[in-house]
Amino acid sequence: MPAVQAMQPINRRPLHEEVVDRLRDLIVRGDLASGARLNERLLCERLGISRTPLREAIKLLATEGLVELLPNRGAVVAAIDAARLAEMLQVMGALEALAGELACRHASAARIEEIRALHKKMLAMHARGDLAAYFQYNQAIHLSIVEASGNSVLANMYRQLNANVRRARYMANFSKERWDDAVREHEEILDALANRKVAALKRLLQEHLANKLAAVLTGIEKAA
Amino acid sequence: MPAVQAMQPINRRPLHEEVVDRLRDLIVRGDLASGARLNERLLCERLGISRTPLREAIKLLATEGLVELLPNRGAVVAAIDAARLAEMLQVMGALEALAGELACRHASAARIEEIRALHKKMLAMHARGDLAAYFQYNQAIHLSIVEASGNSVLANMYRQLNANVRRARYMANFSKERWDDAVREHEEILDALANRKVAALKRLLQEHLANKLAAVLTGIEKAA
DNA sequence: GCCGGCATTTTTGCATGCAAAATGCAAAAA
DNA sequence: TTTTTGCATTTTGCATGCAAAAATGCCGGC
Repeated sequence: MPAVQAMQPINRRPLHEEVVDRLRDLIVRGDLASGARLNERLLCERLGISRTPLREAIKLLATEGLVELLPNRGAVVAAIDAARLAEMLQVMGALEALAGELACRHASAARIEEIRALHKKMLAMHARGDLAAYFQYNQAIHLSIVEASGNSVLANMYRQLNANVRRARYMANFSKERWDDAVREHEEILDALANRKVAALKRLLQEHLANKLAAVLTGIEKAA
Repeated sequence: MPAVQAMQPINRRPLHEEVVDRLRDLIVRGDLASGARLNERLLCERLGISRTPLREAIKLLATEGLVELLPNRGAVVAAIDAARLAEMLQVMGALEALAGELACRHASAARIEEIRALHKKMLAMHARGDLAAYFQYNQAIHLSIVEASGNSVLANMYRQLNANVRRARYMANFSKERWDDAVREHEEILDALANRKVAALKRLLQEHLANKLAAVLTGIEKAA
């Protein structure tokens, strides 16, 4: 009997889940642009599946806010208007603040060290001017903090909002000054977390997001 | 041409949406108990629809956390364990606090009057000892505050969590003392809102939810 | 009498079919 | 020329069909 392979049961994920992830990625990365129609036949061909799982996936993404359902007229990739983006970031702020508080209280030292490691790598990317890699680590840090909260409901909601906001980020490549500021803010955030300063961490996370909002909004206005 | 009627276009809701609402209601009200299997054939017959819209609806409710999908083995009504409930209420606390803050800042005086009217009706139900009606108005008040925030993303997330939490409430009928306390808390909440005391309102809303959590948890433990 | 394996039945997952709604287009009317 | 209207095509919404997986029950063996 082959050793390792046979031991972990083959759990084929349901097709519709696969499709959801695939579509979400296409949308978040901008391959499917805002406003683009989701033609069922076309996507079926592209993904090599039938309409049933695709339709299930589309409806799911609609609840996440990534696509908009037009009764009897299919679905389009949801537009990111500035107002909605502001609303989302506001909510993310509240969620991150809560996550920070919980993480401060409950996260293990090891966990915080992991986050610090991510932070260091992020700094390296900043120094090197590698924006894409920087974003990766940036994302990872924020997600880690949220996960360190130990509240899975919170983590799920955050991830959902994050997917929406990331789309905007791809459009809004912000300025060097904002980048430097963001790095400084991260420095302070990590510091507050490591020293378990709850109130400071909450404030810093909220400010960080508020600043991001401002940056992304100006970016979007330029694009529009 | 008939005057008013013809002007507003008939927009038939898609069947799957109807089914989602219907199922959610069945679950929230407890007609479909925790852990109950959702047999497709049975539900199709009961609702008089085919499997496709039903399946779409079930997948949607899964993202809301009301049902759990077991690959190749269908779906069951998600169990409400105390830990998860605590997580949800924690998140609701953060969301309500944000909602309160925004409502304080932006809600019109008329809006606040509406909430006060609901509050008065709620008091009447409390005085009369009509728990069911009291809950109705209680819900309406919290939802109104959330909507008065003007942040629709926030409102949607709150509604989703609320549906989950309400299920627990149906099981956990709490004590008279807790009821009286809750009413007092509401009195203070309304006062803070009416006088635009942001910090106080945030604190009150969070405390109110924390107290609710405690009450519901003891209720659940009794039931289990 | 109880457990395990095999066959049957049920149920799910996905594909496809069909009718209704929407869209596009072209011809007719203004 | 512009607008309108009818027709053909496309696309969606829902129903149903089919195969694979899981559940159920039956029977023989221990």
